[in-house]
Amino acid sequence: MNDRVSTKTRILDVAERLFGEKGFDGTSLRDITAEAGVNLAAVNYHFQTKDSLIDAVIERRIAPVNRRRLEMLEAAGPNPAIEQVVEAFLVPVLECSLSPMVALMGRVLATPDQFVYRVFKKHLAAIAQRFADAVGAALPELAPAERLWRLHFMGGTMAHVLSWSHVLPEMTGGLCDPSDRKALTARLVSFLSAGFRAPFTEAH
Amino acid sequence: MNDRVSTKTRILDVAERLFGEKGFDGTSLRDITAEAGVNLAAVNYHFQTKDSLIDAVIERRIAPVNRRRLEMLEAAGPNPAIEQVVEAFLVPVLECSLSPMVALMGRVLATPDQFVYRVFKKHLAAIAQRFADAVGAALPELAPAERLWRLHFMGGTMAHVLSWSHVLPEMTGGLCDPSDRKALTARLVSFLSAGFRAPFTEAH
DNA sequence: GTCTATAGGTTGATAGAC
DNA sequence: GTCTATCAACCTATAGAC
Repeated sequence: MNDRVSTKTRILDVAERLFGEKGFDGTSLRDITAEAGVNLAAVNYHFQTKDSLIDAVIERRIAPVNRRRLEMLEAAGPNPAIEQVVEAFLVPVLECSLSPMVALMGRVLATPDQFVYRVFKKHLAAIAQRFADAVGAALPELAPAERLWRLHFMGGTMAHVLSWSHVLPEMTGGLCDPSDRKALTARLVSFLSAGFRAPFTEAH
Repeated sequence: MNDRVSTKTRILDVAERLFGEKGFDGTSLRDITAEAGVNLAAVNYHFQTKDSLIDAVIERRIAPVNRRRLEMLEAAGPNPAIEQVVEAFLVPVLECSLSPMVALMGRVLATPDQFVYRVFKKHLAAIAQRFADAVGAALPELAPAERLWRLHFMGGTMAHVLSWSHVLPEMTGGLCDPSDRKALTARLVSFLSAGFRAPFTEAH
């Protein structure tokens, strides 16, 4: 067997992929251990519970992505263009090409359930304010609530793109190809930046 | 007991709500029958299998929404503004206020799994081409692939808004209130229409 | 149509040998 | 750290009485 990676890492890798493909409820610990070629009891030994495994799987990927996001935000300086803010949000995820992480991230964003939400919120809190501030710096005329709404819209667009990547070519008769990350990033930045710049006056 | 609604309808109603709240894998038939106050075997009698129940739950809501979408598209005439196309897509779902249907729709759009996708595609196929044509009529300079990408982006934005509605107020410290449907629709139409109008030139 | 009862399989988690 | 064996609970689905 390939013992160059530890049992713990093998579990994390397989769990990441299966959670992304079939969801958290749709993946059993047995699915994971079977594919990882490890014993069922190893999961409980290394991670105690399934919830705690989910937490570990998510944490391993979100933390570096958010670090990279803050780096890009900082590199954009105190007066960023909205395009730079959007890029700082998207690129750290999209640049991971077709790694299983992408499907996992999509799944996390598309699973508004109690537990997943709690894990997600823990990591979101660390960057949400920074992005809200950055949007405010780029578009100072945008009302605070509207900033948050549009950040939420951006998150949704990204989540959907990540989640449906693997079926989009078939859905569109091959017209849309999510594997071309450069083009996809350009499309998203153009669409979302225009959305952020859209006029909005509160209905009265 | 309240026998003004049939067992079959009670199952559909409760299933719709629980599927929306906890997902398809996360909801057992026992969860449904317990809350509906009906016998477990009634599900199999009326719907045969769980998958077939999921199908019925989704179909019941998607069909009228899509009918309404096509009506609005038709009412917009052969030369619609992009705002009218976006509204035709969003309003038939959003106008249902906080009904359980909203969470269900979000869940369907956020569950890219084999079975749910198959059900969803069946209903999507009937309107996707019409919306692609409508976007083409509103923005003829947009390349066909770009049209589909931006429709996909719009679907993601809507899915996310629907899915996270129930936690968004808590996530934003009360700044974002999804229950004000009029304002939410206006926000989405403004954001998305601007996105559709965004310039885009293929990277080379 | 609705019920009870149950089959037959899967789940997450643990105890205890090595 | 890794294994086998097992528990208790849960799952979907069905058979058969009423």
